[in-house]
Amino acid sequence: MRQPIQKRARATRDRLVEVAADLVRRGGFEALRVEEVVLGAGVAKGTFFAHFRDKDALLDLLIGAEIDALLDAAAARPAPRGIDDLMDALMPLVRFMASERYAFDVILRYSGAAVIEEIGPIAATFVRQDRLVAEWVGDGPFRDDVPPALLSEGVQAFLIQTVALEFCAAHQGPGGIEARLRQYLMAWLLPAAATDRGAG
Amino acid sequence: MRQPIQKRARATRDRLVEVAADLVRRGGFEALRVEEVVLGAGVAKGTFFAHFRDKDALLDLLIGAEIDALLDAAAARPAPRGIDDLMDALMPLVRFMASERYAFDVILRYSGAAVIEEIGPIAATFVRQDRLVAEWVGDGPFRDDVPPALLSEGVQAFLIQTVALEFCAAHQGPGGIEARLRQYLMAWLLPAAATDRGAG
Amino acid sequence: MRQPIQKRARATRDRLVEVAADLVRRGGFEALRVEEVVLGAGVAKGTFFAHFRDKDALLDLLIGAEIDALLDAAAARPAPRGIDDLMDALMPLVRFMASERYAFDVILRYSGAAVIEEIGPIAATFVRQDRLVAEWVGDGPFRDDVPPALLSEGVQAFLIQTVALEFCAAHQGPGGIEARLRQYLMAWLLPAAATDRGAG
Amino acid sequence: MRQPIQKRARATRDRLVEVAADLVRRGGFEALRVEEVVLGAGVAKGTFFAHFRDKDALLDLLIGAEIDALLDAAAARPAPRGIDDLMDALMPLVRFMASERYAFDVILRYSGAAVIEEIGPIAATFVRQDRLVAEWVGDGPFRDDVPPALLSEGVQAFLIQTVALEFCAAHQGPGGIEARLRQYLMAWLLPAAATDRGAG
DNA sequence: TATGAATGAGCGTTCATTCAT
DNA sequence: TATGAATGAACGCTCATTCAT
Repeated sequence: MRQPIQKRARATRDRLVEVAADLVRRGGFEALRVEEVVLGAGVAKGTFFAHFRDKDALLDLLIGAEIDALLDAAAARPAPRGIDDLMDALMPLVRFMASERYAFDVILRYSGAAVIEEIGPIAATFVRQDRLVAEWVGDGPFRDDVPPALLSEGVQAFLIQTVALEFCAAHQGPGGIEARLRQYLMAWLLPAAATDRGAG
Repeated sequence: MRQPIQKRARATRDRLVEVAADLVRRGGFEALRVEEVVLGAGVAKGTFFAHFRDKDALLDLLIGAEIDALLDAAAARPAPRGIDDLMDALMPLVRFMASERYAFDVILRYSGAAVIEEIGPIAATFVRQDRLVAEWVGDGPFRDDVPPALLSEGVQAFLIQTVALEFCAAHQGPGGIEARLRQYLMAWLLPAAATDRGAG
Repeated sequence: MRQPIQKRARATRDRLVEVAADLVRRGGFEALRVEEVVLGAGVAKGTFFAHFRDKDALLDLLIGAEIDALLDAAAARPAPRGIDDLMDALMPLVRFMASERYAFDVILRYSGAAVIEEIGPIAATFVRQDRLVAEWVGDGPFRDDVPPALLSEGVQAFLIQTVALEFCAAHQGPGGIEARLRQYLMAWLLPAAATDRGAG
Repeated sequence: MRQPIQKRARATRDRLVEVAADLVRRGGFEALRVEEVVLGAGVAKGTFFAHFRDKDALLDLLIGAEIDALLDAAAARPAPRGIDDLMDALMPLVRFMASERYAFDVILRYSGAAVIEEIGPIAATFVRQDRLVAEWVGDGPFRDDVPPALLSEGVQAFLIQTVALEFCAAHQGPGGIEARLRQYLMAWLLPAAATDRGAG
């Protein structure tokens, strides 16, 4: 007698996520309202909170899933053999984070697993990305005077910086997002000698 | 005949800011209530909104002023002659940003002049800091294979990353905030050869 | 399982209306404050707005109910057999409308279902009154050279006019409200021949 | 030394009225803001209230002037020799009153000189109109079983009723405003025998 | 699990009006 | 007369979250 009930619960939860994802597709993350989600899913408001601790948990889930999909694609690629490869692998992620200010704020807030409690979906993607990049920069034509783990953390810092400046009126330089990220990665990842050539 | 009247307005505004700063000192930024501010300043609520677009505008101002004061102190120092000097100059800033999660969120949100309209106080401090650091790393024992402006942007990225990870449950490493920032700055700012020695 | 919950909502709504009606009884319509209503009903402010679009919706309801009660009494009477009967039937209504300037303003504003959306309580009473009077003047000693529906609309026009002039400094004639209304109704409703006698 | 000062004051007042009239032309009466008026006139807010007791005094003035102009036109006509003539004379007035719900509300509120104090511009136009119509219906093919003064008051009542129903969702009949008013006037003003013919 | 009414604290807003200068 | 900062009292609203059923 337990299976069918859990099956129903699962279905309800899936429907909620589905509806929410759809609403986000239409109106972005910021405009997402619990009210509309439950309306669309045909359940009561209380039901929503039986499935998600709070609204942010849903947001975390949705955004986490989105990033995970992008990481899947990145992970499927061969290890980058240079800055260009790396850029190709990371830009989809950057573009997603830069797609909506509100989403970026959520990402920043949850990227660090929020002091609060256990690690959530978004935070998990940051860990995953961290490991993936560390692996990549561990060999290849990248600087080796610094541990890959540190390099990877730096890459993350520059990704954030890139997106942050994209949202910044005072920093709308030529070349946009992509040029800025490349600049950072070259300065951060390439051996000193290579940088000169790269920047030249 | 116009001066005295504007002087009064100025006084009112100052009083509002003063009271707000005091309330923040006691209870932090998150607990700040417009109601309490106007109560403390002895003015009507309407007056508050005649001086500040909204509560966030006040927050922007308060936090901006705080950062500005820290930058004043930093700017008063002689140009740093090494990572340690630089750390000494920047740590107060980092500590302030790490002092309250809510304030950090506000800082992140407003650091980019919020695409929206003109540059606000917090955003202005980011610009100022950017220039200051660019000046510093322009000479001294720092890497010179990369333009100072770019170096400075990277420093900012690492400051943010440092604070963000400080709020992160999964990243509470030994040495804390300070060790992490030093690590980043060494890897980012020192000439490749020096890094080895520095890290050693 | 849905009934008991809706019953609670109904009870809450009733309580709000009850409290509001009581407050009006004490202090009039103009002095009614949403704050006091929710305080008196022991509910949160949000609850008020979950039940009424805005304060005016409540006012509409209260005044509509009041008028409806007066119409109930009027409808319970036998069809008037002359101007005096009609006066007796209508004066309570006139007195209510003349009792508070503010209420009269609300009545005027809402009497026309405010083009906007669906018909509200006050507007509904105007329709009801219209039909009732049309029935009455359809037979009896009233003029029959004009359709009852038109006669009824005219009666409404004169009711309004009577109350409006009551609030008018320049029209405080002898006999007051009642004399004025009688004059109008006689001139409007009686066959020409009868008018002469009536006015004489 | 007094003349020039009064001249200046007069000019200021005129400018305020001018600007206000212009703003109304653009955005209607409801959207009129004292703020915009003083801005447009280039004076301080306080100056406005040195010239007008309150905002409603200005509204009263503006609307009163508008109606007065319409009455000028009506008064310039020869005495109407029938319902059609009368309609032609009155319809501009009706159309103005029906042009904006908010203006109509103001008119209703002030038509009766508001219990408050002395008679204002709008109320004055009602008196003027009352006299004008009384003169008109005093002779000509109108009923004479009722004093012209009473007839005139009735005409006013029907004008109001006509406009009120125009704003009413439930009463959007065929023929619109004009048909309704004609119907009322025929039933009210024509001798009983004539009504039949008139309606035929 | 599901329901859905109720919560609730506070922000933003409004804007005509006042009053000290 | 003119100035313009300040007033002030509500209203509207928000909307995630809770809880009794």
